[in-house]
Parts: sequence; structure tokens; C-alpha cells
Amino acid sequence: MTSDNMAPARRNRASAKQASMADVARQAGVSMITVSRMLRQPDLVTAETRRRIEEAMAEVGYVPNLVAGGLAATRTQVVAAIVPYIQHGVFADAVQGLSDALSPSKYCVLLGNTAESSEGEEAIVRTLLGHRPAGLVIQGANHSPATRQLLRKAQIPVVEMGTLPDEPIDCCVGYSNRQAAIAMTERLIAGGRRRIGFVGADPSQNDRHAQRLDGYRVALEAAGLDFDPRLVVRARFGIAQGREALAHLIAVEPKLDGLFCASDLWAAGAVYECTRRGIAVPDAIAIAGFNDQELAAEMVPSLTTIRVRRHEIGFVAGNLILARIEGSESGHKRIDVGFELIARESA
Amino acid sequence: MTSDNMAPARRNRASAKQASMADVARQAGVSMITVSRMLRQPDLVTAETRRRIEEAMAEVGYVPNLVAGGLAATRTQVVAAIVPYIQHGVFADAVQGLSDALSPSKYCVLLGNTAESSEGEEAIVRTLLGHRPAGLVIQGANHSPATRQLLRKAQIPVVEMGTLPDEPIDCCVGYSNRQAAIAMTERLIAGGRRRIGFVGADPSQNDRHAQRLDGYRVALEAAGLDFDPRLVVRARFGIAQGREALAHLIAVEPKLDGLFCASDLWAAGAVYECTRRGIAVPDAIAIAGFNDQELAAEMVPSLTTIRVRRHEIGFVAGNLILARIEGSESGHKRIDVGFELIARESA
DNA sequence: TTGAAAGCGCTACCAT
DNA sequence: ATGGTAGCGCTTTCAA
Repeated sequence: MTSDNMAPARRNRASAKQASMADVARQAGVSMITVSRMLRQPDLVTAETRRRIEEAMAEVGYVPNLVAGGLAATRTQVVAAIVPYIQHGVFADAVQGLSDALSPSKYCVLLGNTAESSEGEEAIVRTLLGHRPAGLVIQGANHSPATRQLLRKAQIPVVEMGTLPDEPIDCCVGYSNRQAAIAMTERLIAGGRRRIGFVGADPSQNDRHAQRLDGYRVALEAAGLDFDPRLVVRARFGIAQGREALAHLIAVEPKLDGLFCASDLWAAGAVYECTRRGIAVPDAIAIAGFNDQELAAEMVPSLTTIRVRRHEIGFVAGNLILARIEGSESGHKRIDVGFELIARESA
Repeated sequence: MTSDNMAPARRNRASAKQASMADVARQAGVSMITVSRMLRQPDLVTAETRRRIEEAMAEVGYVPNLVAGGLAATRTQVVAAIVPYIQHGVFADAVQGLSDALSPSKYCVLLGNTAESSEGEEAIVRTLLGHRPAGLVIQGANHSPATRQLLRKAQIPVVEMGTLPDEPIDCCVGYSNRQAAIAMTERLIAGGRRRIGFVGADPSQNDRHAQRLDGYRVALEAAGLDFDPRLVVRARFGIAQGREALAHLIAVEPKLDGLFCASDLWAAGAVYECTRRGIAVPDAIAIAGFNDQELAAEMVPSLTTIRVRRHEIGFVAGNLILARIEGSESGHKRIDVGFELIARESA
């Protein structure tokens, strides 16, 4: 029962080498090109021929070599996806959406993690481009000149996700991080908050967070409130970092009465820290998040946050790529999927 | 400044076609094979030649075609990774680990989502194998006979992750889900709990959860407690589903005093539901999770759970694959990374 | 509806 | 240390 690997050449080449298209053709008594055709445009082949080929494929255990196919056709069945960390739910959602859009067309996702560094990004873009993907999606839009150059020269559809740059490399699908941040900050202000903190990622490495910070600042100043750099915390992602941020901020500013976190993880951490310290949320401090991640709706108190349809962003990006590959050049080069302010208990 | 795409043939072929290795060779005044060598074994090339080639590569904007390389060498720089959903943090952690292990060697991850169905799994395995990956890692070990057959015939290293099957296809790296479940159930029992519920995924589709369910049952029976099928809930993943599960269970069994959730998400949902209903955790009901996901340590009350080093599992899997590719066939075919019971507040 | 020949861009193998 | 010659396994013309 375990004769798969070591079987001494049952039938044709049971173990020796992988079966090739030539083997299938021979077995079916047709030419290679007919096998190739039946795989890609079955309608052009007689039902009878098709049957014979299918039988032959099963017989020899044929798995088409997409590498050879990709080389011959000078186009692969692969789409590259570049995100800072696949481990972060926010990016994984988009990649899932991408994968879901691509799967019906048999395209696969080739993954690249940049670790949120621009050198890392350029290196990974280079490598992924070497695999000659049919298209590429990438998180954000603040790429180094070298990276932009590479992407342009690649002559494939490129989709920047999660933001709406003024000058996309090719296409983009996202929403206005700035407007979303403005909306949330305005809400906090409208709720009577005056000393509002901000937690975000390094704005020089993360353009989405840079825009959220910008929106926060704009909204404050529009309301005649001070933008106080001491109330701006730069953090690594994580719930624990949210706790720390809150601890830091109330030390710096005991009158803190509002907090806008550019990610739900930080907001959750801040809320938990308040809970532990007996600080009432939102009565003493209103805390808002960003992303509407799963725990936002479920935790106690639930999180007021910005909902972004991340799976949809990836899905739309995938369909954009497919449309471009198929040549239906479709006008839309800049798709705004919008955002939604979800008002819950925490703010 | 935007002349990348449309520039009318500056230098050599600025826009026409992608530069090939032949172009680089011509430009550098060497043969193709020397370029190839310099890319893969720079030591075998004179410093001077190297410099000329590097210059030429920059000049023509060369990005090596890994598809052609893969075909010629009959081995690619790609490792396939198959998980139920990349969107689930638990799987994304392992994929991140895999990617982190492979990156230094310039291997990329080709992603496949099975959506946790065996037909889906076979289809995605077929497609990924078509890309002739140098290795493949896959979550779990309950694959259909056809899938196992495909994987065997592929003649590449295969690593099954997250479990320790009796008969791995090739290698595996994981831990005993059964032992972990036994340990946690025993803890609940030792804490005086007598009516203990269980929440898990469909055991027929998810072997890890099947083993956790088994461990729960074994521990109950070893303690002389009834295994009551009414207290076993099968759920889809999610915090909300954990709330529902708790609601359902206390309706079925008002005397419920313990709950073992095979994922932290369910445990978190159950805890939140208790909080909302004013049920004291752990006093009235002890609730235990599984995975030690990020929120487990942070939420209030914090979650007693099983810690599994998921990133490490992926990382080890990646290194196993690399070792196999390099031929250092290394004996370890079955790596147990163990688990840890993390005692916190909820149980 | 089917087939023959010519590559796709690179690496392996053998020379030198 | 460098180069020439064959392919890798498919798809793309074109032809029948």
C-alpha cells in the first residue's frame, strides 16, 4: 500500500521522472500540441480526443509544468503580493481577498514580506519580479524611486492597495486614510474631548499611518485645538504596545480625555489598560481605533473605529489585475472603496 | 521625469522588451554563461569581470528571469504553502515563519488556500505542484488519498505542519494536539469543574481539532466524568461564534461550570458573553482557550490557554525544506515543538 | 480539428 | 577562469 515512491516502474514510469506532456501525447496517440490545446481551450478538441487525453493524463499522473508553460508563453499564472507582514491580520485579509479573486482563474499568489523597510521592499520586488508574475499588488504607495522604476519597467499591471496616492504607479484601490482620520478626530472633538492623543506607526515608513496622523492634526487645528507632539506616540504593532502607549500618555498628560489609535490593536490595549487601572472608557477617556478588526465589535467595551473593507480591497485588486491581463484595459485606475465610521461604546 | 515607460529607446532598449541575460553579456563583453555564473557563484568570476557585468546589469536594468532559470535547472526558487485560510492569524503566523526562514536564501512562498475542504485541497495542491516548487508545506495531515499520492509523486520535500501524524507523507513539524487537550481538560477537572463543554471545528475536516476533541474526551473519561455530546459544539472560527456557543451551552446545560475552546477566538467570545451576562469568569464558569493568540494575554480577564509556537513551526518547516533541497538529508523527519499550558485568569 | 517546427531565457555539461 | 552546445517542457506561429 505504500508503493508510490519506490515502485519498480509499474505501467509507464510510475516513479522515475515526472510525466511530461510528451508522455501524455504518446499515451493518447495524439501530438503534444493537442494535449496543450485540450488543457487550455478544450472546445477546440473533439470530445473523443478529449476523452483519450484525459484518460492518458490520469494514467501517467500528469501534472502540467507551469514553469515551462510560463516560459513558452512569456506570461505566468502568478500574481505577486507584497505586504509588510503577512502575520498582521490587516494585510492577511487583503491577501485572502486577492487569493479569492484569483483562484477561479487558477492564478496563484506569490508572497513577499517587506518587514516594512524600503531596502527590504526593493529587494523583494526585484526577486518577485524575477518570477515574472502576470501582475503585482503592493501595500501602500511610498516606494523608493528605485522600486517605482522597477515596477514601471516590469510592464505588468501593478495595484497599490490601501491608499489613494496622487500619482499611482499604475492602478490603486483604497480609501482616504486622511479623511478617515479627520472624521474620527472630529467625532472625538464633537464629544467634548480636548486633550486627544494619537498612536501610530512610524510615518516615514508607513504612508497610510502618515496620512492618519496628518488627518488627526488637521482636524485638531480646524477645531482650534493645539497639536501637541508630546501626545503623539509612535509604536510597533500590538495590543501590548497599546497598553504602553496609554500608560505613557497619561503620565505625560494627566488630563488626557481622548485617544485616537491608528490601529485597533493599540486601541484594544489602551482600553484594557484603562480597565485594569479603573479608568472609565469612554467617560474619562474616549478611545477610538482603526480597521474594525474582529475584536473591535466583541470586546467590552466595544470599540468605536473606522471600518475598512480589507478583503474587498484585495478582491478588487485581484479583479483589476485579471481584467488588465485579459486586456479589457478598463478605465478605472483609482478605485475608492471608502470607509465607514463605526460608533460603538469606547468613544 | 516620467519617461520610464514611453522613452524612445534611450541607450539599449530602454522600454522595448525586458533585458535578457544575453543583453547583459553583450553589454559586458562576456558570454552568457559567465553572467549566469556571476549571479549564482560570484567567487568563480574575476573581480574585474564581475564589475563589468554588474555595470552592464545596471545599465540595461536586468532582472533575472527565474522562470527560465527554473526550467533550465529543473528546480525553482519557490516553496508552496498550503493553509486553510491565510486570513486566520494562526496560519498566517506559520506562513510568516516559513517566509522568514526562506527569505535569506531568496526562496519565495507560493500561497494556496484550501478553504478547509478536501476537494479544494486537492485542486490547490495540483495547481501549486504545477509550479514545480522546490518544496511544499501544508497544514495538517488528513489529506485525501489522491492528495497524498500527488504529494508523494512530486518528489520534493513535503512538510506537514501543526500536528504529528503517525505516518507523515515525508516530514512533519508540530505538537500533540491530543496531549495538549488532555492537559487543559485535566486542569479544568483539577479545578473542580464537572460539567465541561467543548467548542471546536468540524473534526471531519480538521484533524488538529479532531485530536483536541479526542483529548478532551479521553481526559473526561479518565476522570470518571461523562462525555456528553450535547456539550460539544462545532463552530466556525470567530469571536462571535464563541459568544453563540456559550449562549447555546448554558441553555442546554445551566450547570455548565467549565468550557474548553479549541481556539482562543471562541474562548474570547465566550468570556465576553459571560461578561455581558454578568457571569463570573472563572468563578462560575472557567474558560480555557487554545493557541495563545495575541489577545489572550491582554484581555480582561486574561485567557488560560495552550501556547503553540506557530511562527517557529513555520520557521522550522522552512529550514527543513532548505536542508532537504541542499541535500543534507538530515535525519529529523518528525519534529515535536511541544506546547505549553499558560495559566492565566480565565481558568 | 490537428500537427511540425521554432523558440521562450536560462543552466548543465563538457571543453578549454 | 571562461565559453559552446544542448536541452529544460511547454506554447507560439504557421500549415494542413
